[in-house]
Amino acid sequence: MARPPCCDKEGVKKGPWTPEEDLVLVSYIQDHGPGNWRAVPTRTGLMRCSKSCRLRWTNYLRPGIRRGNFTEQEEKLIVHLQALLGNRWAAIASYLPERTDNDVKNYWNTHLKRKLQAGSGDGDGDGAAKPPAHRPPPSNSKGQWERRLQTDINLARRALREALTPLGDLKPQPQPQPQPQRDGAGVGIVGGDSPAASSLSSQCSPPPAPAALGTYVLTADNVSRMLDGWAGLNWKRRGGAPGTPGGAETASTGSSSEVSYGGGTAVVAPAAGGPVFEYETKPPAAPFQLMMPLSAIESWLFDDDTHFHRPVQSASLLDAAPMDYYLL
DNA sequence: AACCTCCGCAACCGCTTATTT
DNA sequence: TAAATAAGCGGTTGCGGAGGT
Repeated sequence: MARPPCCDKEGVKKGPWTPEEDLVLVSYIQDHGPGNWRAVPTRTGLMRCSKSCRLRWTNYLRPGIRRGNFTEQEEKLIVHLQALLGNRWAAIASYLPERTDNDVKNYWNTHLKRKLQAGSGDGDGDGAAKPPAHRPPPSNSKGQWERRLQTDINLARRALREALTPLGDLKPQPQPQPQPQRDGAGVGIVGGDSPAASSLSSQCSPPPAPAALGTYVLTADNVSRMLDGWAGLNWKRRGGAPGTPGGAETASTGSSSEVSYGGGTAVVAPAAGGPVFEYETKPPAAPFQLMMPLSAIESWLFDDDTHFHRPVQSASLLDAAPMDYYLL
């Protein structure tokens, strides 16, 4: 089938986003929620293609994103998941709350891969650099490969469990009650590679304050604060040139997220009144230590076979492995 | 201080998959 | 059922900062 260009090549702006563009996009998403990206450029007047808008939102503007400073546990998790899943960054990122696939991918390419290569002569310290046993051949569609993985989930779980076992004295622990909220209005923005992953990631996060759970409100007040930040003129691109946000660092306080732009801060917070939408499956983060994700995964791993064969109806952690549906 | 090289990351590109008509 | 379209994903690139000489 003929595929039209995703967007007009003429008149489409490229390159770094400006604060103004960010504001326009955030404001639009505040009103309409993420999705229908095709309509975003026309409705907002942004001279960007829909893809660019989506990417900007998912990788940068979306609340709940944490940037930089990967913890050791995150590193290990990425390494092991990469060994298990291959370069399926969206799937891997879905196990890391607050991390985008782009972030994970970049971190892998710039840090972890090199570290692994340095760590062992063959460039394969713990096997992560090898093509994973379950990695689909390029010609396979993702669906096909998912099914393969599903049929082989026992092996996969065992591999992951073994991979994670050396992580230390972490022990399986009871999981918080599952959160029914799963997709929200902003469905499938990030890491939607499998419902499993999304669900697990939500399970992995500390339970936020109920009012904040998956809720994102950008009030007019907040927008003005954001503008204040942008107007500061001292903003840098990761401490550098003006013109682009220095990184919309998000830090959650449990009931709100702060999106920092240089010197300014826009608070993305639940608020009474005003549009509200659930932005996606990854809830805002609590002060981040990545304790829950590992615990959840471990719990899932150690819980192991007891849940096979069981019809999965709830949003429990087991939903994280819809493969269970297919297990014999 | 100037230049060069390396590194990190945001964004783009092209392909695949999912959904709609 | 097929075509058209939208969305998602992963690989790659280019820019700007940091550090070294």
